[in-house]
Amino acid sequence: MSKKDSVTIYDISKELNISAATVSRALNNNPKISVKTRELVMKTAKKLNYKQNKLALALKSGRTNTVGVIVPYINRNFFSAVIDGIENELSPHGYHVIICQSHENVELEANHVTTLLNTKVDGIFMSVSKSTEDHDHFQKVLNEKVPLVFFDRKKDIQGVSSVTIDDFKGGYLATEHLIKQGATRIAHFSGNLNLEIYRKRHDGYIKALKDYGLPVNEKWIVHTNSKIETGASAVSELWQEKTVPDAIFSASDYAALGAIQELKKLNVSIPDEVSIVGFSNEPFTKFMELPISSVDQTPVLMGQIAAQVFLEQINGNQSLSIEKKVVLAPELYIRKSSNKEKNLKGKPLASME
Amino acid sequence: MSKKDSVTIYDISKELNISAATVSRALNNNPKISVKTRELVMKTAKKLNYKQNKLALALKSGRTNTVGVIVPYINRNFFSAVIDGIENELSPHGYHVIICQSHENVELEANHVTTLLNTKVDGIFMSVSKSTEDHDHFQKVLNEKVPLVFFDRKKDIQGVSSVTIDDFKGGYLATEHLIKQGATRIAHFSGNLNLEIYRKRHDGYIKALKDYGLPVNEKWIVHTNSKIETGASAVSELWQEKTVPDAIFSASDYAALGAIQELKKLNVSIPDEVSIVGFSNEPFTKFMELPISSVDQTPVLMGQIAAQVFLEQINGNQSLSIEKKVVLAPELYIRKSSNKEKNLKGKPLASME
DNA sequence: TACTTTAGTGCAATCGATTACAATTCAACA
DNA sequence: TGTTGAATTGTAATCGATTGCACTAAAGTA
Repeated sequence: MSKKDSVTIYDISKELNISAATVSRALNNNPKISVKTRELVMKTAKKLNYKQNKLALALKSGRTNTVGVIVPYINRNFFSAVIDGIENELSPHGYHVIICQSHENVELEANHVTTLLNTKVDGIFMSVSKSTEDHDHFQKVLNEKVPLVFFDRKKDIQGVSSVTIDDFKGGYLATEHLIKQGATRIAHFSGNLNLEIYRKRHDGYIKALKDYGLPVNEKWIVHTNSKIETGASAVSELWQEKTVPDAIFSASDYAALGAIQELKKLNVSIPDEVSIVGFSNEPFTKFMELPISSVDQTPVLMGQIAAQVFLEQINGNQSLSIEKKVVLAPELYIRKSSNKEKNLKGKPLASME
Repeated sequence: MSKKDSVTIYDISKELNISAATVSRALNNNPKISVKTRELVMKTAKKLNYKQNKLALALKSGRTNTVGVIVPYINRNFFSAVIDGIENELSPHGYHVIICQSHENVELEANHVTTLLNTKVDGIFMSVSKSTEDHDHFQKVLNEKVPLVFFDRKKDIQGVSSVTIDDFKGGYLATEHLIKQGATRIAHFSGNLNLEIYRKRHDGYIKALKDYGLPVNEKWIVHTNSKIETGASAVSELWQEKTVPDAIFSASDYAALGAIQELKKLNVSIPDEVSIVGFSNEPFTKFMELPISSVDQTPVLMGQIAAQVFLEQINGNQSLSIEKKVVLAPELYIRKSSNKEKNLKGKPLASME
């Protein structure tokens, strides 16, 4: 009703007494149209303030130039940084990015997938929620032949590309760094081991210990989540024992922060008595008075790469379903919390190639 | 080409030997359709795995159930929190949210507006970029009769609703708090005074000083931006004078952090010699060893309210262009950096009604 | 029995742009 | 002058769903 005012190619065709087809071709620089007509059309289009209706185009072409991104929470540094990367990479190619939050809830996640498919997005990016076990909704995407790209948190599904970081290396790097700082009793604050990312960080930690001939002490592998409190309580429990760790590799920066706060209460000096490395390189880690060492996940790059993988898939031969698995190298940022030689400024000092 | 597989109402109509019109009506629970037919259609739709093509619907109805959000950077706590609020409020109503980044660039901003209009979004939310002086692209939105809602950073344009916080009150609250802590020489680190938000914070600061009979010292009003370094250098300059401030109200948390870092170098004790309050309540402020007092902008709420304003506008009488200006109350979080009685935990202790 | 309702469906236009195929124009050439 | 072919332009179908209007058949009324 209220949209009657928008100008269409028919308005232009009436104005010039030519057919809408000619107008369409002229606007699309079809070489079959004479220069004279083309210019006339262009001029008139400008005069009438014509804007191509992308909806009609999308219906006809089957491409919306829109992609969907599903993340647990957009309001989380890591995820918003990935979205940043995706948006910046895709925007110049004329794509719009629709964002959806799953709140770590499979059902919401599946709903979002459905509605995104109904709106005919050209691709879907997602980091699966923690509670996701079911693969039905992923299969739906594949059935519709819509490219699906996982980032960070993936599921192994045939035909689905993914971009992740090498969490194993991240865990290894962090642990190795602590060992090289002289630590021999390294505790690990782990996340939910059902999630691949946390399992791999854990495995990297174990591998480093073994490579350097250090024993694995199960008591020092504590399950925490990404909350400050869990890191603090983990420390207060560990420090009731006779033998205490001389380093902590935490799979979460928040748990690392909690650990630091608790250790200060216990008058344990950092990094001299205990060195600490976190994971994710959350912005706050470098702002602290005692800046926290952390493994960076290069989220912006991850988003960019994910976008590139999508573009390849879209532009490549549709028929063969490409399945690309990109694994990015994490970067360890060494800061005061684990650096006994106090001359470093938090630049990436190590990264395995 | 590859989309040949998707099921349409025509497939259902063929299957049942009825017309597509009947199928459409049945699916929409049109009472004119007999119960028998309706059930048959529903059953067949399910059997064939029919999904309504939102694109066709959008073209016909003129509504896409999609809104656009334009922010300077999505990867900024404040903005991603606002988007969180918008998404959570609108998602249950069936809306999708497209995000665009302006990178504080007017031209990019205007481009995004254009492409959003071309994709026929049902509404646009935006926080204008710093460099925006031009109002042409806003006018375009209004011409298309698409609801436009500004949040946080607004421009005064007739017919445009906005949701902001009372920056004046924020500045006043922060300054008043510092005064009540005993400060008499309060410096202000201001942002770009061309932006309304910074001007108002500044004005609130001035008003508080005057209300409490304190002199305004122009030398203590320093222009910084949201960078740590500018806060640090502001301090190092101010501290070269004979008389130094005994408190700082910074319009940016980052500048406040820089100030704190610099003051520590100068061995100035906080909050005893100098009290500090920042603005935005960035996550890091509460994680510091010396947690920083800050004015919270309630970004999630801001997003929710903005979404509600949009919904009212959409559902209300289209013909009269409602123009709603919502101003939210900021909340001062008092933390150690400005609290000389050391028994507070960072809960909102003050908020003007 | 003849006529009026009314419930239930179908026809065809519409939203705006694209495009295969047909039709027209016009210059070049025999 | 008639023919051919290239250059332009027009016609109409298509993408998928909705909806005003017309139509059929069954039920109700006189």
